[in-house]
Amino acid sequence: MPEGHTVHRLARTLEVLFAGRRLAVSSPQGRFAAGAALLDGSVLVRAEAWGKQLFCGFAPVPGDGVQHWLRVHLGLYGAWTFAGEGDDVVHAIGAPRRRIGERDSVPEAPDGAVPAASEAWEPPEPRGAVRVRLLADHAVADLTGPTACEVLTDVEKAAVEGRLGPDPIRPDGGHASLAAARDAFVARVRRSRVTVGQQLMDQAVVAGVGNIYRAEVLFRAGLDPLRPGRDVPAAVLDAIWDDLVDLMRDGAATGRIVTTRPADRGAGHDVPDGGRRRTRQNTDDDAGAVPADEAFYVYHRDGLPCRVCGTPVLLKELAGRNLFWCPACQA
DNA sequence: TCTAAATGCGCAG
DNA sequence: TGCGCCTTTAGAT
Repeated sequence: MPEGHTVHRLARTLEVLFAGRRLAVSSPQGRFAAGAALLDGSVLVRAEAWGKQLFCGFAPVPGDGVQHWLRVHLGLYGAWTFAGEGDDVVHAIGAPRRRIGERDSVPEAPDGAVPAASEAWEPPEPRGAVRVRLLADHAVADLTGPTACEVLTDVEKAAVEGRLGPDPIRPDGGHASLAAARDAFVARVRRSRVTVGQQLMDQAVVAGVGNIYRAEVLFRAGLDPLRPGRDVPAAVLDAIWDDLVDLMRDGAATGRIVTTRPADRGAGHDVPDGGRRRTRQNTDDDAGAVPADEAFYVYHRDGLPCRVCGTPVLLKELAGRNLFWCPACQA
């Protein structure tokens, strides 16, 4: 379920928690036992994201170069959960999940007894099918349900990156500059007659865009998803890239995807009585967050009136994924 | 208790 | 184009 913004957030969280620390790496579920054995006891040097790919670099000694990369791709429903000393560490990133620490809080000591002086933080038991557990003295990260989880060399990592298009969240888009990244994106889309809707989901065209950003950015551009790439004016694609940079960086900063402009939210646009909320984000409970029902223009809004013109939003399966769009605004 | 769905992708034909 | 895979959860039975 996560798109690129989630993976960038994860990389940052993993760095903050673990960079420079020697980790116990295990596979409680067992399916990653061999890879975990390779990494166990080494130091996490850094974590980085390119699109939806997450790379954690491990060295045998602090300060040394990276010896192994852990590559993780969350796929449709992979997720990391974190727990540790202090509540600020306890949260989940990826597919929205119950927080790992919630059931494992330390019970109140009876009669106001002072906790034992030697009481150290203890990691909670793994919950569910945990493929990888990264454990330090003060915190733990558990990974469930990834579509990819493997140990790579530098060369293998470079090969993976070589297949990816520019990433709007990376400072330079993964190219010489952000401008060069935009040019690469525009040229790539315009050299094919494959529909823009399909190309936006192609990680070789642009890395990190998923089904939500695809639908929403096309709506905001007023562009028909079924238009062949080569027929889209370069200026429109320039604007789409710039919009992705804004939207996805905001998503990485806040942890949720919000694409509606304030004027298009609220009264008259809400899900009608009986309508169920279909999209959840990890930060739905946060105070001040834009309500989930108001965060999107078209994603999961098929059959509902377009927020801008009132025309019912359409749904069509395209290349195995659900495509949502307004046939009037995106003509 | 069962089933469908989910923000993804690689492979076969 | 369609299928399989990875896992959890909400909603139906």
